[in-house]
Amino acid sequence: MPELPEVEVVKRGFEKALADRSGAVLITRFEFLRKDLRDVIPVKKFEKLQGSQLLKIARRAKYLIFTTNLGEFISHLGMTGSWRRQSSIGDQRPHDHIRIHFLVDGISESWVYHDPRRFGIFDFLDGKTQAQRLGHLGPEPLLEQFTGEYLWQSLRQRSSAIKTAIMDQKVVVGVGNIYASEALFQAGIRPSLRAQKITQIQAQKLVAAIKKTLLQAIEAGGSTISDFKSTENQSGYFQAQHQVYGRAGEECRVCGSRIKVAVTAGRSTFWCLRCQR
DNA sequence: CTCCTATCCTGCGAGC
DNA sequence: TGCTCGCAGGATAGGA
Repeated sequence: MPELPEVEVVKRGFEKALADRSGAVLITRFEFLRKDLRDVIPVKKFEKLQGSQLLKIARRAKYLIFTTNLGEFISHLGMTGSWRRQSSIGDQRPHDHIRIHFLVDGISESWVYHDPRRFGIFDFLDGKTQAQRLGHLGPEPLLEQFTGEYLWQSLRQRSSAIKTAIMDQKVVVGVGNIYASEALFQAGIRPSLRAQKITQIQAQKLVAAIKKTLLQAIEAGGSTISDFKSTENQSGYFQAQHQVYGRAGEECRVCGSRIKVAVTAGRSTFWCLRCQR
């Protein structure tokens, strides 16, 4: 479930629960039920953070960044990761891998990381991992620096399909497989168009479409998974608002022709032949 | 450089 | 109903 909008919603949920507090939020303990996610969790390094004070929760690309007075750590949800507040002692499910114990205004609470496929990342953030994990990332799509001019410039040498290009984290972060298709539909651009062939006008339209699509999804995500206790609730906007993603063979909501699907660079791509040129 | 494929892992729905 | 197959929202290494 996690593309940028979902990660942003999770971040806001964490903020609401943990950051907007009058008193201090302390991390009392990390509990690793298993440490082999996509990479092995450096359990030892996390010992240093026990007893630290949580200062800030941020998002960079699809990473959550937790800042404490004793160091930083990151969480990436991969394909199937999610965080929830542990509701009771017995609240444990298969594929719960990490538990963080907090002391919030003197009251203890725990947050649980759940991830069936274990493509997620949980890592201590020092100079080395910072460079490794975050060093190569392109601009945030929702910031002003992500402009049509920037996109056009950075795609001038690219022979790959435009859809593949905007999913490249070096070009722009946070655009995953769903919103790539959705944004291209919004912009009226065929996904298979060679990236270097887009015009400046098209680049501008595409940038606007990416921003709009992501913002809309954040809003919808916020309303459907605001408590984010379970991942099941996320189906709300998922199906309801998509114009093309997952709608192969169905009618285009704009022109009525059949939505196409094809595989590009190993990922399913959805588009409308008539609306996208 | 850039591009494409395979790969990590489990769950689920389609189709038989 | 029960089984198998293919596919799933990410990201990277490695070969071409």
